[in-house]
Amino acid sequence: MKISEIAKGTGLTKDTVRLYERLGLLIDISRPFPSNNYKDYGASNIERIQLIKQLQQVGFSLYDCKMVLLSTQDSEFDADLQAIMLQEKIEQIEMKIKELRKLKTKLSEFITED
Amino acid sequence: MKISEIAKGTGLTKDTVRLYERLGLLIDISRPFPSNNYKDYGASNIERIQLIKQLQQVGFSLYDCKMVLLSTQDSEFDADLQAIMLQEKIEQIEMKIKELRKLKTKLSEFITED
DNA sequence: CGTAACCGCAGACCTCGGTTCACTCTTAAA
DNA sequence: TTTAAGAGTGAACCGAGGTCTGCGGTTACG
Repeated sequence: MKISEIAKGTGLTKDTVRLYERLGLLIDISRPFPSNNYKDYGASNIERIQLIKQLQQVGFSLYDCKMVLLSTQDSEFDADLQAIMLQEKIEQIEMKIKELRKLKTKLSEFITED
Repeated sequence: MKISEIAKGTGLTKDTVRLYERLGLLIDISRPFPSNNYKDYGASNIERIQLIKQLQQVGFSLYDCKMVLLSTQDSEFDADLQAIMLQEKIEQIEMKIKELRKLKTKLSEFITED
């Protein structure tokens, strides 16, 4: 896929796709044409970016995203280490859910108090 | 309370407390001593900062925090408007909870898949 | 053809949230 | 009394995440 297709398929700008590429968040990028220097972005990057957006939405950094991606799609670490890293993120997610529930209760009280 | 007491009571640095003050996130700050220019920070700011920290943790900006604070402790707007703003934030919180649940499922699948 | 739209790349720029610095003044403790 | 610790202020600085600009090359369409 061309960069513009990735951008279109994710809602990011092309610049942000390139930024994510530089930060090592994307995979499967090749330069298949000898006639030019256009890159080919594997379609799997769309799912990766969607995961990144989900994680960002709830307060995770791009570094966090990178770790999660390494623990899911990629296999640079052994399965045990990946499972540990994932478990850690899952616990962080559970804590955030708890925080959000507390916040919801807190804010709701301010409404009904009126 | 002195700024150092606010800092101690919240875990922020004094500089960050001053930043929040400049950004209009704090209230009830007076300068009660004619002999110096020390400020007195009302104790309610500790709860405000705790709310800010909770909101930040799950991806809300300081601007979001300010809006929430205006809708809870402060009364610069009328109750109806405050309720609307709060309701909006509550809906955002609910969406984040949903996102987090989806994320948790997604990550859990990667663990059990191995 | 031409020319508009696309690509890659480098570097400048921007906002946000926060920290550090330099300076002056005040308080507190030795 | 001297001196360290704490306070206020303004400005510079910082990293994260992203955007914009300018350049040279490529492709695609009228």
